Amino acid sequence: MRSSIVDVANKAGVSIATVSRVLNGSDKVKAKTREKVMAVINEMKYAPNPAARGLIMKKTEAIGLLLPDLHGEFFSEIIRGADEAVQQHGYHLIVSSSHNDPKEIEAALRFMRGRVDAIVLMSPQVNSEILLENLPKGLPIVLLNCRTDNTHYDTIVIDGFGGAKEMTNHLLDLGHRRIAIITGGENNLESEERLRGYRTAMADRSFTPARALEFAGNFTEISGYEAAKEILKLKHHPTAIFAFNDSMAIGAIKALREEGLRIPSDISICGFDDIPVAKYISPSLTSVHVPISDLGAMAINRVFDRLTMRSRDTTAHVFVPTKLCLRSSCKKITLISNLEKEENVA
Amino acid sequence: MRSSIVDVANKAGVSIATVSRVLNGSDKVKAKTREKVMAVINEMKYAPNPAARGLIMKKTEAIGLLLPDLHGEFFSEIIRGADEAVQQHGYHLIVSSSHNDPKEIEAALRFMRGRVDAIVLMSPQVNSEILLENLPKGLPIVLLNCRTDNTHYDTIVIDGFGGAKEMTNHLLDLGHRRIAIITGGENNLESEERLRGYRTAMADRSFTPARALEFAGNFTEISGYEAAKEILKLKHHPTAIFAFNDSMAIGAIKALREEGLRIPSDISICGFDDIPVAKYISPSLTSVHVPISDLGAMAINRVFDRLTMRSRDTTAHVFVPTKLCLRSSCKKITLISNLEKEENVA
DNA sequence: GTCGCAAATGTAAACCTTTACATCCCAGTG
DNA sequence: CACTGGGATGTAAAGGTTTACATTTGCGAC
Repeated sequence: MRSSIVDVANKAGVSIATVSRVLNGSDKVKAKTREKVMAVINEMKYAPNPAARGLIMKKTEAIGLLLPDLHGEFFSEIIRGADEAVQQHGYHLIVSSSHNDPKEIEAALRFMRGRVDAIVLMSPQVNSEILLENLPKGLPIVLLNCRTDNTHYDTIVIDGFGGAKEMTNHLLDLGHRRIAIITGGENNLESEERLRGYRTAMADRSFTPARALEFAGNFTEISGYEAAKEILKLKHHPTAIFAFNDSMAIGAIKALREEGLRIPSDISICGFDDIPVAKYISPSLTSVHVPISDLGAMAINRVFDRLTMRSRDTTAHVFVPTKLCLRSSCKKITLISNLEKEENVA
Repeated sequence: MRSSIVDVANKAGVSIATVSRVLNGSDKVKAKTREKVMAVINEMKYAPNPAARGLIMKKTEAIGLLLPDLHGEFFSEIIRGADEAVQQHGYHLIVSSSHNDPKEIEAALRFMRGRVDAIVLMSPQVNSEILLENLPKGLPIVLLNCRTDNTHYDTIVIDGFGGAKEMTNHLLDLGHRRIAIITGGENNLESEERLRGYRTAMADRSFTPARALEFAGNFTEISGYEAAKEILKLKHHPTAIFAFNDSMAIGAIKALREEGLRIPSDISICGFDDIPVAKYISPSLTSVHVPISDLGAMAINRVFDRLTMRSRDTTAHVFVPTKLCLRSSCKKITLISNLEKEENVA
């Protein structure tokens, strides 16, 4: 049986109020009394019950982080950034994954209600209406890459559109015209934004992006691998593949290699996110840099801004820019390849 | 102001006890009453306050997971496995990282006390005495890859010794004699076990492992990269490099490539852990397979065994076997190279 | 119509804190 | 000496739930 504040008070010969005051620092307690109480606390190894404290203080010192998935380095980096930020405030993280399942999101949110002081939610797939219904009221909430025009919550969104557009332009600059893409699947905000960026870049240069060159993945290595195998079944291979994240690019590279293609001499490939491993694989992967761990940290810091009332009533909507990160997986191609342009447009 | 059980009771025209009974299923409540109460609950979106519940039930439905670090896919997989297992029981995860710092471990453990029903602790670096002092009493605790002979806690330990020995033997079988290793640093249980395995395998075949071929890393890509650069400064290059985890192997590969070496024709390399990305990089990485996510799941399941009293008083000490996973980053070498054997021994 | 019994429901204590308010004590003042 | 005021400490309520125990209800049997 764990000892309670009453035991400490008895043993120290004071009231529980005094013990509480000693515990919470501040209040005026005579130095001598304080020492006596502290001695007993240390002796008994007493630690206040967080549930009781939470009950009356309505404060848990924990922050909920709900992610769509836990596969791969992307989410791992988000967690790492969030954990570091949270530790600086003496807080802790309750992590959960939703697998993009509304039921699981609801369950996690229900669980977190009352257990956390704020929630950071990343849910690029499930649409906002379902989300908004289940979001606990009265808690600071930061939406990470969520599909919503609701300005009632703080939001942080990666500029997937701009990043993909920039990458596509880069590929076009290198002379590529037949550019296959591997998307993250339908209904996924991140994927859709990147798709929009790709199509816009193509259209801006008067190339009609061919639907036949758009392949669906789901952001996992294996899906990139499989998509690449499909791509290679095309009669005319594309000269470049733009995978909508690095994991899929890595999977695709494996598939390409298995078919005997050399990268980038036979085919160029690039990814998105710039996960840490991207610069280490070979060829090092050209990607769109996203400050992944910063994203986690930003969300947490935003939460603390709220918590400390520094920004009580203003919601912030941060748009995180990306940066093209050129490495060695893409190569400039010759005019001969450019002749394929017409086919693509057709 | 969040609604409480009292509000529900009033609105439904019943007592709080009845509401509580409806909430907790079981007890005998007339079907009609139950429906009425449920209707109000749904209407008000009422959810019980976990602090109050935890206070009286002494149960939090959360499990603490304290890891040494959050960098890289290894820990990410541990979390994923743990999260999946925990979700199956309707529980949730409180994740924290210690950076192998006793102060941080203590802080995290203090935080978790009263907030979790059990703790899974991975701490290959900090020695057990410090740990044991801070471990909350009366809570099921599973030690993951911790250095301890204390049989009072459940433990799960990867067979780093066996895995490294097997890998070393494999390299020897391929004809390698000058085998450089990249360790995970001093004082790290995982690294030490793998080192022991390597040395034992060498000694068993009557090769004296040369200290000059042992390079220190810290399990990160960059440290593998740097270690490999050092290795290449050797007058006689080793014919194989055994990195003590895959991240370092990946870093090392980059360094080797930068120096113009081809893998595996010029030099063989292998890792340890078999993180998901290992099979996708090129050349696909020969590694020692560790069921990483299973490790997380095993720890959690063990915790639940404890929690459900199924194994109240017996501690379990699980030794997780590893499995050699051969891919294309290592190659058989010719007898010519074998002539180097003497040098190595010397 | 009354009684008895079981099922359904209600009451209140307990869990452990924090904190507003009450009390006590003592020094300083008139 | 009586009184004031303020610092130190104590008392008790509140926070939201679960549950042992108490009470009510409903119904069949006599």
